[in-house]
Amino acid sequence: MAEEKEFRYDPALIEPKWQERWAADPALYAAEPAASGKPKYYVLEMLPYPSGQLHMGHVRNYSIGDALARHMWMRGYNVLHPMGWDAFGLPAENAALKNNTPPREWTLNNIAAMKRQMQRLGLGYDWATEVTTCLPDYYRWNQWFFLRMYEKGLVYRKKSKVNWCPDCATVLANEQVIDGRCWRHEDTIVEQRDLEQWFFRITAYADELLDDLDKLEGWPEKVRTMQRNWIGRSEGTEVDFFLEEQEAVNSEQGAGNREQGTKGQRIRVFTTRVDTIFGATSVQLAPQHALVASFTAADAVLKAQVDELIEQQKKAREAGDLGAIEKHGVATGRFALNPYNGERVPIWVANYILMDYGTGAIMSVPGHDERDFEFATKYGIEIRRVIAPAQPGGEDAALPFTTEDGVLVNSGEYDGLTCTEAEKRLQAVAEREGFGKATVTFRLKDWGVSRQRYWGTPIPMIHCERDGLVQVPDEQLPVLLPPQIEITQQGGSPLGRVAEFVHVTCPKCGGPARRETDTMDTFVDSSWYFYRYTDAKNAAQPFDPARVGYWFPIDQYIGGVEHAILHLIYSRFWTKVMRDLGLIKNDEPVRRLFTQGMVIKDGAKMSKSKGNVVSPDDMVARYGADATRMYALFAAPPDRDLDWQEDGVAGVSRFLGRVWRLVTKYAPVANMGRSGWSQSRKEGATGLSLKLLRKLHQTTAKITLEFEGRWHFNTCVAAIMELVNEVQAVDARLAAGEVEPPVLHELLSSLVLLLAIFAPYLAAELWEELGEAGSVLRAPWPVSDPELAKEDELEIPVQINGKLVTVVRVAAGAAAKDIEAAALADAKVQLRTAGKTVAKIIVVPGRAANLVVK
RNA sequence: GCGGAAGUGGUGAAAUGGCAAACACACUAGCCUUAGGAGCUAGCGCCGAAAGGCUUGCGGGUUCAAGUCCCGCCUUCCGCACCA
Repeated sequence: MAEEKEFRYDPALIEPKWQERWAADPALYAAEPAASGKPKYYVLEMLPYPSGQLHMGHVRNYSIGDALARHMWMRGYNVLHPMGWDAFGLPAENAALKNNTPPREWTLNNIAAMKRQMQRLGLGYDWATEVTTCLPDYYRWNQWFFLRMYEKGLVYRKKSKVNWCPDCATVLANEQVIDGRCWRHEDTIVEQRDLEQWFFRITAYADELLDDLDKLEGWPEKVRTMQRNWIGRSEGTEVDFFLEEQEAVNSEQGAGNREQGTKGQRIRVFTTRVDTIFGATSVQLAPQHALVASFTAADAVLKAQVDELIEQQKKAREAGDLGAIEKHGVATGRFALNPYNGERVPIWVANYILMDYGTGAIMSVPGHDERDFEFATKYGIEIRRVIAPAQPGGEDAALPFTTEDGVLVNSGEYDGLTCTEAEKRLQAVAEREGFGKATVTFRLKDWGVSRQRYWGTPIPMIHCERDGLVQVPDEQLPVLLPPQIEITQQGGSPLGRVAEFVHVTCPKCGGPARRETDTMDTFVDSSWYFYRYTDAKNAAQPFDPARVGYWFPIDQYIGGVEHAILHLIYSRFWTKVMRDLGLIKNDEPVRRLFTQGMVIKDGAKMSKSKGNVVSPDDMVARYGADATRMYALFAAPPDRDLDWQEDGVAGVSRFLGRVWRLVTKYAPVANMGRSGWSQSRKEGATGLSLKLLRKLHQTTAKITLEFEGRWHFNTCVAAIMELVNEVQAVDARLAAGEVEPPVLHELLSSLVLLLAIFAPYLAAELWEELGEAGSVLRAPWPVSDPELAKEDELEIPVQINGKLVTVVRVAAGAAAKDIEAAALADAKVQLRTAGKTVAKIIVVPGRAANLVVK
């Protein structure tokens, strides 16, 4: 019975139909030029890595962004809502090894598959601006930026200890090492290797990256805090302790000795508390400190002890709890001289000193530092008080006394100064005498971008025996990845094995030269992709500055908090570099950032190993895209974790079915009232009509408000459900014609408009059912009329001594005294106040009344 | 250890100092039959026959009024963690 079957909501019929129509109309989601005169709105979701399959985290991320984009379109904004592919990276090479498929082919196939999934979900992207980072028309600009940065001294090459992941067979940035393990291989311990590497000088922007965090008021405080911690700015002083001369040891290797002093070797330490220097009772070196090597060269026993300390650090690093390492140390038998008073203090090597922070050496002040105190107590090193609390009688304050609110004691001529005054004076002396200076240390390190991989952007440099490092000339860009390459597991750069890639003519001298064979970290790609969206086809420059000037900064960026430091700090850096290159005007790329919660199932993050992965394709096949997306928004507020329960998706699907039946049932009647309803609606509407219109306008107001502030879209969906429930509850009266066609029309068409941002397919179908010609997507967002939304009677809770007793009905605008009278007249109130004194009555008009009774 | 977020029915959650549990899920009972992953009606925090009482992790406080604000504690999750 085909006719009957029609009366069932069937997303499998509706959705593909509209998907086809939308695909045939690219202008639907296209951003307009600046000249459109509309206010602009740039909404962006983080681009995915094309693994081949969308997961529920993506579905949630894109459902949030799509609802926002649709809302802004309907509000009359010129919206840029793009999508692209973070398409370089190691998995493509692994897949090549496994399936013998070239990385390019594998990646492009995955992109096609995921794009189909996105289109099936009905996500409204402007595909004309699509960016695919592994294609030459994109990565040539990575190379172009690399060269501009090289010219500005922001790119350099140095041999350094690098993080090496044996599984990736490549180098990792510090940011990609988590608790001593690879960020992609949880079980793989990262090794340290010595390699020539390319670096971006992100530290040149450390101060600005830190300071500008204060401007990012639209960012979660959590993310800003994480970035602050990561940058780790610390003000202090570098001071040289003089190494006591000792004939027995040759002193030619003075690597700890940055400024060759006239009096022999020095040990430079970094401290934030130079005011405590008269309490320094030892100098502690990191086991890897260059000076240590010179001590152990002629002392096998000491060397063994130091190796043991290195081993302890390595183990702690692998265990991921460097902070919990038990402190061990060994005295070297050597001594250093305090530059301020010539005091002779022992030099130790300790496992709690890190070579990669500060200078790899400290002055140990056990009286005023917890860690030094613990160490000194264990090894019997002198603990001396040099700071007393500012208050009189403070000599009794227990050591270690670590606060800076104090005055110096036992510090010679500096006695009596406050810590702050002393620091300034001591720094001035150090600078004058040339044994130290005020300095700022960062935890942030320069960004190592070299990768010994194939599937990445080739670094556009040439090594010439005669001319040294030579830039690839701009007109030779892009340096293309050779298409045919054998991927193997052997170490070293795969590009190095492609002779026709490596052998090149030097652009300067024309002689034979070698191409650089490293490729760039894929975080380079994602550092500026969102600029390219504004001008994705530009073949002459990375983008037209005028377009960027119009669209930037991004109004709303949406993604997972896992990118809080990596991607989001690199992007900020790149923006500042582009600004200093004169390409853009904005200091920051993103005005507002939203970090969504994770999608979990059965209390755990979805993962193959736990077997709790829910496939978006399955959900769409069973319940449709609308129900899947709407559930992703309904089950929890967007910032919280979302527990995926399939029964909940089914529930949303049933709800959409109710909407479908309701609208299709009454559309013919509603359509009769399409025109005659604009002025004096309130006067025209009475009884049931007024009641339903009121609920409609309240719902519209509520949803509009959520988009403007709190973003609790789950309550928006709930509000639409309430509205539908209320209409459905009076189905019999509607059928009896109790509601005038113009009211019915406003009711149903507004319902469809509200639904359009969450369930676009169904909304499009029902919009057509209601006889509307244009796209529901471009229809104006309904406006809530405050007069219509207003209740004319209110229920006021009445409390006695703070306990709810009853509820009284009063007119909406009732004055305090009328509410008071109504409350006192209430039977339950009279019963409870009989024989007692009403001492006080508090009335908050429109809200509550409370009687204080004794 | 430091910093942040959270803790409410059987479950997901709602309540922006003013009726705790909206909206859903699950469940129970009934109806319907086009037997569907459908629809409709009613019930559903706890104790109680009812009247009524109790209830937002625990303990204090502010307030006429606290899930919401303040103080202390507990638990869970996240970030940082010998950073000198």
